[in-house]
Amino acid sequence: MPDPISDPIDTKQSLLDAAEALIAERGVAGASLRAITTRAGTNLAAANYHFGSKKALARAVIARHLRPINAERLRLLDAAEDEADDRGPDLESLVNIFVGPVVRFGREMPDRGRHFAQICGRAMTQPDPMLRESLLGELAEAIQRFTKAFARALPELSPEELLWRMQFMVGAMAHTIAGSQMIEAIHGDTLDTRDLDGIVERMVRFLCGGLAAPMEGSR
Amino acid sequence: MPDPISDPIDTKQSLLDAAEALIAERGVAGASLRAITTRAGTNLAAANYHFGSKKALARAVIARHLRPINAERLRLLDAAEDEADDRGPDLESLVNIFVGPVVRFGREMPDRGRHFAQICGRAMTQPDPMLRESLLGELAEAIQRFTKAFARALPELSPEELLWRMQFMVGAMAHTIAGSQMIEAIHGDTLDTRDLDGIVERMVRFLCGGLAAPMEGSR
DNA sequence: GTCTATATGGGGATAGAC
DNA sequence: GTCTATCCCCATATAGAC
Repeated sequence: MPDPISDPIDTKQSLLDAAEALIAERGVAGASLRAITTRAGTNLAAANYHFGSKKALARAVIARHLRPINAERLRLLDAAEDEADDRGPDLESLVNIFVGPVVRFGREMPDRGRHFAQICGRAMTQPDPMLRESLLGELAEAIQRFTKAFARALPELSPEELLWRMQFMVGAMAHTIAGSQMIEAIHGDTLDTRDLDGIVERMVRFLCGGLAAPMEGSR
Repeated sequence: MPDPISDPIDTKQSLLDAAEALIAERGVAGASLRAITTRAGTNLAAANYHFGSKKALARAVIARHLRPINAERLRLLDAAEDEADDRGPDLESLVNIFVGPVVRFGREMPDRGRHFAQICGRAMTQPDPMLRESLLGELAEAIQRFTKAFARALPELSPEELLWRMQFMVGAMAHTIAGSQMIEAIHGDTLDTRDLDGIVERMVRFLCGGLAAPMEGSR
C-alpha cells in the first residue's frame, strides 16, 4: 500500500516516462539527466537514488515495455504452434507474430508506444555496448525461438541463409519503427505513419516475399 | 601545389580519417573533438579552423564518401536504363545497383569502408536533425531517381505501397551495413560479415522477393 | 525518499602568439 | 596554418540536511 503523501512508485514512473520521451527525442547522449528530472518534476538526486546511474535508467526504459512485448510474442508463438499441424505454423503467421506486437504496441499507448519503438529501433545499432547488450539480453530468447520456428517453415533455406534473412527482417522492422522519415522527407507527406495495422499488413507482405524468395534468382 | 612543410590537405584528411574511425566506434556524441584531434596528431584549434565546428566535421565525414558512392549508383542506373528495352531495367538489376555500391564500398578501403557504412547506417535514425538532414540532402536525388525506376519495374504496386516497400528495403540495408551484431551475438559466429559479395547476393534475393511480393497475401 | 548544494570532470569553441 | 592556454558551460554523481 503506497504512501499517498510521497509515493516512490510515482516518482520512479515519472522518471521512466520523462526519460522515455526525452531519449526518443534527443537520443541517450542528448537527453541529460537534468532535463529528464526537470521534466519528471523532481531532481538529479532522485534519479540516482532510484536507478543508480543514467545508464541504468536507460536500461530500465528499454526493459519496461520490451519484456511484456516479448512475452506476448512468445505466448502467440506457443499458441500458433499448438494449433498448427506437423509442419508447424506457416510463414505468414510467424511473420505476423514476430512484427505485429512490436509495431502495434503504439496503439494502446499512442505517445509512449511511439517513443519506445524509436528507442528500440535505434538501440540495436547504438555505439554504447552496455545498452546494445541490454537490448540483446531481452531479445535473445525470442530470437532463438523464432529462428527455430522460421527454420521449420522455410526448410529449403540453409541455416546461414536463414540467419541473414532474419537479419534483413529485423533491419526492415527496426528502421521502420525507429521512424526514419527519409521517404517522407523526400516525397512529401505521402505516408500515413499512424495507420499501424496497415503498416503491419504491408510489412508482413514484404517480409513473407523476402523470406520465401527462391535461391536461384527471382525472375 | 601544396607546401610540403605544412600541408593543410594532409591535416584535413587526417582529421576526416580520425573522425570517421572514432565516430564509427563511439557515435557522434561519444567521439569528442579532443579525442579526434589527438588521434589525427593535431589539436582542437586545427579542427575548428578547417571545419568550423564539430557538427560540420561530422557532416564532412558523411559527404566525403557518400557523394562518390551516389554518383556511381546514378551512373550505373543511367547505363542500365540506356541498355534496357521499353519496360526499363528489371527489378533484380535495380536492386543490385541500389545496394551493391553501398555494401561493396568496404572492399577497396576495408577499414574506412566499414566505418563509413556504420556511420551512414546509424545516421538515418539519428536524433540530431542537422546530421539526419545532411544525409537526406545527399541522398535525395538518388532516392527520387530510383523511386521512378522501381515504379516502372513494379507497375502493379500503388505509389503508396511502393514507398513503403522502399522504406523496408532501406531499413534492411541500413541495418545490415550498420553492423548490428544481433544475430551473430545470439547465434555465435555463424555469419561471415567479410564476404561482401555474398552479402550483396543474399540481400538482393531477399529484397527482390519482398519488393515483388503479391498484394493479396503470399501463400 | 526527497531535496539543495557541491564536487569533479569533460565538453566545444576561441584568443592570440608564432 | 598551427599551436598553447584559457573561457565558459554543462554533464554525472554524491554529501548531507530534512
